[in-house]
Amino acid sequence: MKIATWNVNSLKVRLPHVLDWLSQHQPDALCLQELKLEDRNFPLAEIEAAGYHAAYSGQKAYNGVAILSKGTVLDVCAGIPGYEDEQKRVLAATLDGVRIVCVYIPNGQSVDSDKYQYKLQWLDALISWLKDELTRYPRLALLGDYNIAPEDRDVHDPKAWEGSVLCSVPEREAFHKLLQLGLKDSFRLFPQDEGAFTWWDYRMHAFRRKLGLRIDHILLSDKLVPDCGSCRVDIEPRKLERPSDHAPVIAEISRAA
DNA sequence: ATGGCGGCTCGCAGCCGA
Repeated sequence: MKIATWNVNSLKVRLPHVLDWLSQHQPDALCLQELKLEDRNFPLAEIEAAGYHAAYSGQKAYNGVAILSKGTVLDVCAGIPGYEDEQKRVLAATLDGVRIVCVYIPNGQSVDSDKYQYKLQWLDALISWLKDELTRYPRLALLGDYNIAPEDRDVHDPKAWEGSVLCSVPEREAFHKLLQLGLKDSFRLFPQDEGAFTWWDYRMHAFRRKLGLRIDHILLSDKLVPDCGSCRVDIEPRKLERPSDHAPVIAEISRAA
């Protein structure tokens, strides 16, 4: 099965790109972040016309996550159980025995802001929930916009970004804690080009100049790792008119025997 | 990268993203 993640930065604006991408790549599941729309405005008819089911948890103007899938999903769960949060950032569902967890991890704004503290607390809550979730669902994939560049090689200019939000030590430690749960960064299971990023600032022609960060990830539980055949970033949609500032990431998982 | 763009909103300026 093909699973993918894409921060679309407004599903209303990016719907044509999403529909084109679905028809081109035919993923079995596509996790979306930053829908920026309420559930009553979710473009369900268009998604269904493209041959996909949709589970979604949206809100006005900010955040919002969805899981589009070819097959029907089970046990849909929005949010982190037991963690009060008005911001719609998590959606989990089971597809063909694989627990798909779609996350939009808080941005954090800057290391000295309240939003950064929220980000770290939020990550703590995510980690303790996932520890539990992994015992229930050994075949689990955590896909989304992590807003964390795990290593210096995930940053176009590590010196300039050193210690700043998305790259700070506490954020990278939280990412490492996710790995310690028994998850692996599927992107690093395979040889990749240098300067492979998933996000480029809209400003300063950052995409053209290859000034990006790798902050969107697909982590796989140990049980899924042996079944993973590929993981790559598709930078093509970033070249379109009115693109999202993020590119999709896709991984291929062979079905369990 | 001091900002620069582009999305959003009881819009016509300010907030937020990363």
